[in-house]
Amino acid sequence: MPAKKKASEKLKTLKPSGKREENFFELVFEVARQIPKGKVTSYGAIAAALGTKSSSRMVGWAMNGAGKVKPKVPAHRVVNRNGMLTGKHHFKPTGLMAKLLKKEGIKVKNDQVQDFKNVFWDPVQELGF
DNA sequence: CGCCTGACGAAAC
DNA sequence: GGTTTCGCCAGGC
Repeated sequence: MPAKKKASEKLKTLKPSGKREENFFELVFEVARQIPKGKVTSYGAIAAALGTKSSSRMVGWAMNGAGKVKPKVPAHRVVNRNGMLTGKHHFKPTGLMAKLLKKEGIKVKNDQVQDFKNVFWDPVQELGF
């Protein structure tokens, strides 16, 4: 309970900041870091949590900086609404994404998350939005 | 300053 | 139900 509350508070604090894109980026990273091990979420879900569900593309765009920021963002736990590992091509060794997910207990087959619904982690729900 | 692209998503066809 | 188009917005050229 404290963890999720802390996360939501942090996000709310970041939201009304003066900046925009930079803030948005941080929000995306922050939410992504809240993803528990063995779970995945979608770009659209994150976007919805930030109130910019229509700009789901921007979430993926923001993820462009994942791994370049500190601490690193588990971008491998973020997939599209279809449960497909659309961002795997952006990882250094292509396929690392699936490897990491499998390692965390997530079944991945043909660049697609199996039992996606079961491992899906909704930030809106978990963070109390 | 305008056009194209892009780690998405939902609607249209 | 698979494929295509549109919307969304930021960044690169």
